[in-house]
Amino acid sequence: MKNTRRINTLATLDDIAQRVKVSRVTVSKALRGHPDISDKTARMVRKVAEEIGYRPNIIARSLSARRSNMIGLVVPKIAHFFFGSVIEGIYNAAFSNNYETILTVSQENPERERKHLQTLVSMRVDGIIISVSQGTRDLEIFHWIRKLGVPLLFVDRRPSPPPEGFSSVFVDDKAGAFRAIEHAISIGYRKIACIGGDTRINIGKERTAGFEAAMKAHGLPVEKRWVISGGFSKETGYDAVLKLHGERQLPELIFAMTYPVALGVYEAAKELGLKIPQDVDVICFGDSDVSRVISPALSCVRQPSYELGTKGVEVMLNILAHPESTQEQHLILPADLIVRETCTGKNVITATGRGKGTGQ
Amino acid sequence: MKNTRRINTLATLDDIAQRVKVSRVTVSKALRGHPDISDKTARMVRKVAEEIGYRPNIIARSLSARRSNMIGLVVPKIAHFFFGSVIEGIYNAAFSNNYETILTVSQENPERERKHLQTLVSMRVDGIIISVSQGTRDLEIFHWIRKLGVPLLFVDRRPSPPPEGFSSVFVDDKAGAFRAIEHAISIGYRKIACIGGDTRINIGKERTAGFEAAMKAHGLPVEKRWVISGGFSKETGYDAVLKLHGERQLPELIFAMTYPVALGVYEAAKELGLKIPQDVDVICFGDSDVSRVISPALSCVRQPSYELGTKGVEVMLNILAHPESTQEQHLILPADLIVRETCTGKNVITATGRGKGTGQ
DNA sequence: CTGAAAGCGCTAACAT
DNA sequence: ATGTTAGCGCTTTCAG
Repeated sequence: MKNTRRINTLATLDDIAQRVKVSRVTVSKALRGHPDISDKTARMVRKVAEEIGYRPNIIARSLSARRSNMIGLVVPKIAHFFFGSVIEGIYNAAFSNNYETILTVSQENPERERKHLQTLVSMRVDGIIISVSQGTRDLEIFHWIRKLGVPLLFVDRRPSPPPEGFSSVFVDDKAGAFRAIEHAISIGYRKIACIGGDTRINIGKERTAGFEAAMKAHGLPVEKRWVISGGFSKETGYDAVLKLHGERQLPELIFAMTYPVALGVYEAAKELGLKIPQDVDVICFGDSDVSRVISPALSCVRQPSYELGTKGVEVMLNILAHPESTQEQHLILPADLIVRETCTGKNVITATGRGKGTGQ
Repeated sequence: MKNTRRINTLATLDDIAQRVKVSRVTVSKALRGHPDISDKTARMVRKVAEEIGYRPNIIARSLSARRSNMIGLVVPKIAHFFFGSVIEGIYNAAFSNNYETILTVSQENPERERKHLQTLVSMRVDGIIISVSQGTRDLEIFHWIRKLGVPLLFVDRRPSPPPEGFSSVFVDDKAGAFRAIEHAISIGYRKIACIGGDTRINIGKERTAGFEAAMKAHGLPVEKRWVISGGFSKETGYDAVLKLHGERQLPELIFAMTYPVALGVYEAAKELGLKIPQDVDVICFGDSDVSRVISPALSCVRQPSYELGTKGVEVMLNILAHPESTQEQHLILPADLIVRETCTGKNVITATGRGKGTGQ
């Protein structure tokens, strides 16, 4: 007998074994529904387990079984509709597949992101799903993880160019941006700015590329002063509008790289007394639960955020099920355009000779 | 020598021990900065550990040390500004105290909440922080947890009446609600509705109590038809407005139990073509990052959500530091009133004889 | 200062 | 069908 100086009241297999007068192994098997065990013993074991409130020690189980049934997650932000939704998706999908999700938040801080990745490895999670911070440049940690053989999957954000050997799930950023801008152009916008988004992160790069492609496709110049890269958060949008306004260089329409960037635009506009959409109009990549309620209701490219999460887990489970395969998998989800009260062409003055386009 | 059929490339203490030609124990001590070990050996060990990319196996460490340095967290929702912020607070405070946070989300589902609590116990987290779902009634699981001796702390939401033996951190809901309603009355509102919130959860009970106390304190009747309890989410607000409108019973002001409830009110109003604040005005308990941007900008009782998280961890660490003490600790944080564009008294018609109050 | 021994609670392999 | 043996990788005595 071990287990004399117990630290807490949590029952162990031995406690049950003693009572039922079988071995620890029998109990373990019985509890997991192993076919070896007779119905009678199994029932007895389950009954006693229930009685004494037995809960398996997952720590011990993980150590012994060399798998933790945990999926590690690293996201840049959490108080943020998009990530909240992705996390929810991951969370639910993992849960219904008997996986626990270990959430970590980098706060857009690459250093902290690295530490989290190390911690997740330390915890021996079975796989890692990550959406990188906007400042992630150093890819060494990813190479290390690949060398260790820990499955890692990028959702939405990944470094550009991405480290090799990892699968990913993201939306068709370029096509989404293209559609939005093309729509804007079709209803008369000409002076369009593209704000936010570092091009060393895929989403910044692709969305900007989509913007530029649409402009070029319609013979419009891409003005340097109207392509203001930067972060993905509110501050970026806010600062950009202040800058453009100060320089008296306001475009007709701002294409915001993310929903928070658009929020920043709204805030700056409110502060400066600029009317949306009359003085400056906005459309953004990414939806939110309040887009319909803010005024004017924000038009956007809607990302299937929840699906991004569930699909991510799906791909991860797939990888986990085929440990030998080294094949990368890349899932690209489409993004819809949702036009609400911004970017409807109403602020575009036909007198300037630009005229309203054909609409939808 | 053990460790022959290694499953992955993750280095262990033995790997380092072999190379440095010391024992596993020495390596373990060296890595943790135990004073036993000589500088020379320690340096050598650290060097090799670094070289081969050693990461401690936290699972094994937890099992052996009988503590996991993990704090379990259960929240009802995640794509929600308030909880996002609380989680961020908990997360950061835990992180800087060397604790990992294990997040679980009940989705306002008591059954799922129960499972999560069991899982967290199974994972042998050192402590649990929970904000209960709106439907949590069965307190048996809490009794079980208390019996096990696992420290558990309520943040914000807890059952009412609460199970005994647990500490908590929450805001002064009653006083906050009281202030909001008193302010509203002072600037002329009389017909005030109180929407959302089950009274079997503390926040619903206290906020409603604050509302009623303020009404009574100013000699106003609490109309049954204007106290619509229910959930804490958008749907509750939406449905309530539809109902009141259908019955032609719109009050002058709606006191929304939570920020999502207020959002629901906005959505319903938009759909019904009701103007806020002219047709019906709103104030709510709980702020959000978009309250200033929605139109009209929403006035509210601001909860210190981030602090709720950090204080929660503080209290938890305190409990963890004194395992013998069975003393409950209850921390109550104050809530501010923030008046923006709603609930400013502008829609209150003085002709009805009610007149504008003295303001602040 | 260093290491041998024991064990955390569980599972997998191999008897019986 | 049940039990025995041998770890998982680490930490904690406790003896050198």
